[in-house]
Amino acid sequence: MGKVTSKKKERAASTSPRRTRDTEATKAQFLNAAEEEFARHGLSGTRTEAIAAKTGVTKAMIFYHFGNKEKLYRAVLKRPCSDVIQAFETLDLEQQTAEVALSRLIRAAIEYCVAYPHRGKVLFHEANQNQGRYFQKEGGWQPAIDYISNLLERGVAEGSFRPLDPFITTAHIMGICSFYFDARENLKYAAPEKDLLSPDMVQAHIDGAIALVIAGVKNH
Amino acid sequence: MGKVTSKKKERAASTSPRRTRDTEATKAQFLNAAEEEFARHGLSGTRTEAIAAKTGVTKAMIFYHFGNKEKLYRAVLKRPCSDVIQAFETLDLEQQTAEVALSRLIRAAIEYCVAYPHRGKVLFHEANQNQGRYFQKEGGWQPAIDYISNLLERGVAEGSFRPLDPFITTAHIMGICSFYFDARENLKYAAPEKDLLSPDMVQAHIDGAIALVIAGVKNH
DNA sequence: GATATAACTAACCATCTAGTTAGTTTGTAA
DNA sequence: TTACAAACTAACTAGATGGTTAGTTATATC
Repeated sequence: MGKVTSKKKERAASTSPRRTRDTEATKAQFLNAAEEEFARHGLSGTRTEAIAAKTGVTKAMIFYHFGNKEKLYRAVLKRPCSDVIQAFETLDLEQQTAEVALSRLIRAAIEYCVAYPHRGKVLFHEANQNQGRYFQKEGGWQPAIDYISNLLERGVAEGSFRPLDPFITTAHIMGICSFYFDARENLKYAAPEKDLLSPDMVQAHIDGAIALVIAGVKNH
Repeated sequence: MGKVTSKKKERAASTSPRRTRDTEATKAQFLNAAEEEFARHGLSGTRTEAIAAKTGVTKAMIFYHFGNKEKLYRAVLKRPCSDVIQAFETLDLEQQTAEVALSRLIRAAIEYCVAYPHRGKVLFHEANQNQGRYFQKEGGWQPAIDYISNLLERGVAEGSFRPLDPFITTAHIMGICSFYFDARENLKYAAPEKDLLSPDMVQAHIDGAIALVIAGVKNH
């Protein structure tokens, strides 16, 4: 039976086109595609078929490589926390004054949002849909919050920052950095002529955030 | 046929227990229950059955009263924008200095988040899942953003605020006010001893937000 | 008290979705 | 070249989900 399948499957790869059978590459493609879908729809709202469609591999491979949808979700949640701490730690903030350190941290945090635009949204869904349970299992925001809080406390102790509540101020700083991106699709209608992701606008966001926070916490 | 239905249906009403057949009351119950469900799961992720379960009325009544899931969603989106502007307008901000006006506006915005804890989350889903299309149709954030931007510009013109980008600073202020609530379920693990919704903590959030923003925009 | 009708229910249908299974292809190593 | 295991596909299942429909009950009005 000379059955010849001339079907040339089109592949809509999200990262890079598939060439060979490669476990690690396939898993990475699933993680990236899943991050995008979970960012839009959260755990329960995401369809595994939609993830598969972005990778050029069939849905069955999600279960082959990750077991089930929930385990894939948890694998996605593993990445954001460690990455952001790593970004902070390359900045040598301990060597700087609290003011300079805080400026650099804010710039790094916003640049992280630009580099990984889906992660903040995934975590938002996680908070709402699942009360942050899965994220907590993967470490949660604890390290990032501690990192910023400690920096603020150092500034207060040194006298360069005014007295402030470190936890609440940390939450405020996180809100300043991430709201711009997480609410972007709603904000864009209020400034239709601006491209919120253009380098110029991102730079204005960074400059504005640093100016607001530094003036806001400084001991005048 | 003396068929007697002794079934005494239990009703899990979200707002108030159902007593009689009342169109407006039923619609309001659906809107409140839907706001809660859409806040957790967004438009596509929400199950109409889950909304119905919260009201004590059957799912079919959603379609009877609203037509379909999308129309119910749009009815939910009608409420937030007009309500927040109304809250601002009762404050007589034009009569105050820009600094006092901004303080009062921040307090009102945060109190609005407390009074309607689901609305910020619904709008977040709307931004991510639907690129803000439905919200835009119902007016979007335009009025709120204009309101805050104008206030900031007045402060700059009067010389009490430093030069700043009104749009970006508005986004930063919105982030400061709402992130605390929208990310609450993720934040709570970093401060397990605190109840983020307790009056004391909310007051600390208000005080911290006002202190940060006012110091951050003031002309020193 | 009769009755018209708006508000409501239970049961249903077509479609969709997480997860499974049986079988096929491909890289690799002897 | 062959043999084998890992990577992969197509087709499937059981259960869920948006929406419909035929029929039931409460209420306002006369």
